[in-house]
Amino acid sequence: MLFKLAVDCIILAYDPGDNQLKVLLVQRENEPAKGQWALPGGFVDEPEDFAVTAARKLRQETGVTVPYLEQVRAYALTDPTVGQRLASVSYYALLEWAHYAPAADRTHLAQWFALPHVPALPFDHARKVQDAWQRVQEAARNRPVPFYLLPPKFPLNQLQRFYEALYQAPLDNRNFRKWVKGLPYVEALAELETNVSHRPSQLYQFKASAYAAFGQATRLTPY
Amino acid sequence: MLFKLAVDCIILAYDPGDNQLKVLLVQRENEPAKGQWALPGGFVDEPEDFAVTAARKLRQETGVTVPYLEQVRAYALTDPTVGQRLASVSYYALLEWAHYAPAADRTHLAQWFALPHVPALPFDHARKVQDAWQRVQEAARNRPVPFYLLPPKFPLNQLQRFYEALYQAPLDNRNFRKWVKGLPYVEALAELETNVSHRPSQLYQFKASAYAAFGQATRLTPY
DNA sequence: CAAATAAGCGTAGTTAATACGCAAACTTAG
DNA sequence: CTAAGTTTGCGTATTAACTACGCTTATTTG
Repeated sequence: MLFKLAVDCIILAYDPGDNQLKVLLVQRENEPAKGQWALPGGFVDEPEDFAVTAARKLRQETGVTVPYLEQVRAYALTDPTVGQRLASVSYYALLEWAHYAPAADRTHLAQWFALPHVPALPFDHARKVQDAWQRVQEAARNRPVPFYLLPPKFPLNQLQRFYEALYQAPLDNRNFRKWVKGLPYVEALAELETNVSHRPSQLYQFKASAYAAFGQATRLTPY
Repeated sequence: MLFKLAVDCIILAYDPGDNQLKVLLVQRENEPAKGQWALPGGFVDEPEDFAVTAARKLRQETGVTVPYLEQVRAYALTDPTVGQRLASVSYYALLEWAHYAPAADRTHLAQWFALPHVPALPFDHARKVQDAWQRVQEAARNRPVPFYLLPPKFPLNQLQRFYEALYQAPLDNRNFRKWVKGLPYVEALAELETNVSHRPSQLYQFKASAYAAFGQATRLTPY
């Protein structure tokens, strides 16, 4: 029994503009579900690892160049309109907001949607978004997920807002910054925010080397 | 591009005899790697969900009837001896030791191997075992994994040994039992162990209803 | 009956986590 | 140029979680 294999990408980015975690959806160009918002992806048509295929589809459809990509899981597609046996493997991608540059020559639309508010999606894409989101939440407990989603320099408040968006729960700013200050891999810079309508914040950055050294020993998730 | 799809099962059980977490391997009946120990599994040949296929293969090859089954992930098989495009989806199964009854009519051998000491495995099976084990370790932080692996009645020491085997780390018996006593879903029975060469332990059991009520609120992993 | 083994109860100390109060710095509105 | 609004940023006090041990008790085996 033979299968057509598809990859689906759940592309996530954190918008520092409105402090929301967002997922990138594209408007489908072909039937089924033509014209609807759906996850970017496509059939595996080259003899390569799924992750490679996912990265390529992603680049073609959205102009995003291979960021942090990790598999979520495989799904047996149970779409009744498809006669052929079909399976799909989904990947989540973590992308820095500023790095997104829509492909110029591409004909279909792509649009960001803030995370709890995705539109109705065809097939099992809604479930895939949920699964991916949950997987990222779990990953953030073992890996420095914000490294991939925040800009190189950021104020502490931005990091806090990111965690609040990821876990959909408010954090106490004082306890939060106490926690961050204890992290060896978050480094304060001698630089301030500008053009903000309040007291400007000091900027911080991630230090990958410090993370490699003792990051694993510290808690990766805030209070 | 079409794929043959295989499922692989990582069947795990906890042997109360020697307090070890073990994985069930079968001796391959067909080429490639005929005669070698490998994960049970096979090609998906029915239009059904992979989990269903996995449960069926598992029953046929090892006599194990569908226990707790969960997907680990999908792999693009990069075996050079296979001309055709091949992918596989692996599942881990949690099985109570006493429930394993080898299928009588089956021709190939199955054997348990204690977890860090699996033999050399063909294809990418060694990696699959590792991935599955890690996934179970993570799952145990969110789900009552020991429910599925321990006998209905057990002494506390057995639960402790299980966790030690799962995480490959020793636990302090006094702190461990303090922790367990705080769990609402582990219930003491008015019953003692017999025929042990030391002071007999009180027996305990899991209470699924109590777990459903407040299990999620408590820490699921010992100290 | 002594030795071995694990059960089982305890206490003390340390660190992690929670819950707040409040002053300081900057922008904008009037 | 002052007041209001907003966020930064440093603090303290309390509680709960975690760690590290000491020691007694019950049973089987030699």
